Amino acid sequence: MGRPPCCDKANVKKGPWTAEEDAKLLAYTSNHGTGNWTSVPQRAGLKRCGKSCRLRYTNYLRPNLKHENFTQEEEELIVTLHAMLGSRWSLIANQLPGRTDNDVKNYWNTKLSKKLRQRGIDPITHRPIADLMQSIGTLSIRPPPSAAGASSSSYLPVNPAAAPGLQLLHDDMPYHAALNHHQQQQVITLLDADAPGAAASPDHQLKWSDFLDAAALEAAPQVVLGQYHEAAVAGGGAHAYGDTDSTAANGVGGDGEDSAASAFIDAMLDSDKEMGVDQLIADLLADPAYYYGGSSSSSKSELGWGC
DNA sequence: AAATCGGGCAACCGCGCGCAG
DNA sequence: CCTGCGCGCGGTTGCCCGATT
Repeated sequence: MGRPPCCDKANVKKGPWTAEEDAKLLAYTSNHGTGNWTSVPQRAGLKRCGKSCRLRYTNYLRPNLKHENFTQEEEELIVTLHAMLGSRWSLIANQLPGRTDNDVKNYWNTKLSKKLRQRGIDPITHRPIADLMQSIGTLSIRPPPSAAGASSSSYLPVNPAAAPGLQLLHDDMPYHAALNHHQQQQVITLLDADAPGAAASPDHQLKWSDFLDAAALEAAPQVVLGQYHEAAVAGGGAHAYGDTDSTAANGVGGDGEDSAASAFIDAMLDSDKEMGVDQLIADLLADPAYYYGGSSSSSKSELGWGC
């Protein structure tokens, strides 16, 4: 037995919303707020599932939503965060004021992933496809499990230097997996818009080393460092993402988003300066092999992010 | 001009998590 | 501790519309 349906599907309307339904939902939410979505359809006079109402509101009717095209800065931030977090769309969307997780997800699936592929970057691992193909080639020379007489975990050599071919397998982990669970949780905590000010707290000073350990740096340092840097400096830095009117009505998608985003990136920039990482990033950006991990002469400026 | 194709986006579905009783 | 419920998330679907043949 699965979970019971959240509403009587026989008496629930589905499909596109009409202007009249939008008006009813908007009128209700502006008067009563958005608590208890299951009761909203009845109270608002809508023959819709509560879930459908919530989705319609959060993705379309919510105040301060942006409906224009994504900017280059937004694109770069999405790519950067996706490299760190994978498909955690809600977390990524929290760093883009006025954007919803659905927006970001759709934009990634329809535009950004294709754009990355066109540039020779695998959108899942954020690594050059050429490198991945080369790694696949090494699979054929991998010794059978029985040869090592051990479990699957023993595929990874104890001493990578002793078996460089196998080290490639290790490097083929999806890039966001290169951040271990603890590191991802740290990033997630700092990105969490429900905890405004957390990133700015002295107890939560972020350092690159907190989530970019030696293994991660070895795996694909230029991708995240370089993209983050460009996203942060573009348009005058982090404030480029925090300049929208944050007086959201009803407390939904509230003021914490902008401040959390700005505080997060500001904390990173401050830490960069402390550690001299900004100089490292500048060096990386100056390197023509940047982003392609040295396997190509293309520079970031040639990636053609602009449409 | 009509038919077909493909991209983009809104909406739906199912699952996991957190919380209250 | 267990159970039920509501919410939020990520994946997927299906429709609409413009481009192409």
